[in-house]
Amino acid sequence: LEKATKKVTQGKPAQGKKERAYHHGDLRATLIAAALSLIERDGVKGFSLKDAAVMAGVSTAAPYRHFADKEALLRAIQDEGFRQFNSALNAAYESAGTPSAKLEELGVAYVRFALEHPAHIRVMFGLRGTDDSAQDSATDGDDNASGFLLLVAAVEALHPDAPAEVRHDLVMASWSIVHGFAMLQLEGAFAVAGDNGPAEEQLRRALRLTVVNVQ
Amino acid sequence: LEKATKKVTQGKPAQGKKERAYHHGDLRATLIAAALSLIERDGVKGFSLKDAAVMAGVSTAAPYRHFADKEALLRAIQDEGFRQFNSALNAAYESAGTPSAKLEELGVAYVRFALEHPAHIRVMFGLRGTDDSAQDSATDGDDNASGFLLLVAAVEALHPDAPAEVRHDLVMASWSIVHGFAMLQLEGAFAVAGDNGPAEEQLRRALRLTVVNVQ
DNA sequence: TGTACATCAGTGAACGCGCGTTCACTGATGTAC
DNA sequence: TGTACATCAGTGAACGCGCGTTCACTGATGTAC
Repeated sequence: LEKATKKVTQGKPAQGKKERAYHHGDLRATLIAAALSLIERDGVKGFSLKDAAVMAGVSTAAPYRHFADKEALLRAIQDEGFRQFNSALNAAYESAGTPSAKLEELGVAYVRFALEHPAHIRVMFGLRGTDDSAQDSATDGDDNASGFLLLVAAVEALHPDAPAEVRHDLVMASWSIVHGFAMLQLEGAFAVAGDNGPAEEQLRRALRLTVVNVQ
Repeated sequence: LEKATKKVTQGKPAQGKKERAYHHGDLRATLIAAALSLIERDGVKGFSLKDAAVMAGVSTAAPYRHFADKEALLRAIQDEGFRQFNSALNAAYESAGTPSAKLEELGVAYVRFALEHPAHIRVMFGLRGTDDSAQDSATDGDDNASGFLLLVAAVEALHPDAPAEVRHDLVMASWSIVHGFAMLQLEGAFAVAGDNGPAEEQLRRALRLTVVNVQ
């Protein structure tokens, strides 16, 4: 009977913890999801691999069948984060018609991703300051820069006749404003400013007021 | 002889570690300094009280004569940070003549503080997401909001006839751009954009291009 | 179609380590007389 | 001015705990015959 139950539930990922088969099915993804929710609560340095294992319903040694060590899990989260992030920025860029709309939608997508994936963002930006600067710059070449290039392209399309330095300044300003907005929103810092409607609408007004309609 | 040496050096804080007296003189400040340099390297969650004690040249139990626990040290750093931060913003606000200069100098002071005191910033903004939301909001009332009020005042002076919502949007945009600029600079994220001169000049141009000369 | 076997994803117990914190102590300081 | 004593900032050793990681193992899966 016990074996029958196990066989029935075999192969179905993301099932209830009690009916889980001996072979989990998709422990790798489940561990990443658990880690993300723990990082959201405790931060990148504050979460523990053991807690992630417990949350996934497996023993504390199980993660080592899928990740060489804790760092490897974090790198997997970072990679997944950049992939999703760049895909979101790409979609935003493509979806918009005019250059100014492209710039605005890029900004909105940037902030939306950060607010919807706070743990991913923390890992993506938090891993930079530490250890592997070699591996980081390697990833930069592929993944990380591509969002930046879309921003450069949008600004270039919006101000084709502006001097290169001005365009560069506008790129920096745009990146800064969306990054700052996202971080302050995540930290709850804007509470001091009182509630002024949905975050996305505030952001759109701020972007139009500054970088989108500049000059 | 040994005792004589100790008596000679007694009472002089911040002296060489070898000649330190039995009573340190200013262990509290020394511990804070040590903690700051460790936090700069390892992050708020990554630094250890024991390492700070060793770096200060005392036993691992010594810090408990000055701080109830690790949290208390972090709160002291946070308080010191907000005091210095607000004083820098105040000086910037007072030093500038015109409203637009006030806005620009506020932004420059914000970023300069962040770049010069990265560990303070990490503690000031990193402690928000965690535990004591009560104590945080208490501090918000006194310290934290005062910098924000200067920003509100500068924007109000710059656009006295603008609708309140537009002013609010400009406040959010200004705060976001300086915060984002500071964070991205600290993370080294701007490396992907190539070197474009001193950070402060870049920031000034970005500010003038967007929030200072808006409309 | 059924069975032996290699493979592989799990288990559970243990390790070593670093960290926050405590405790009984001791040396130095300042003060009352 | 010199001395006894309370106070207080340090010491050094130890505690308990949680964490990353390892290891010998075992149950499940899929495949060759």
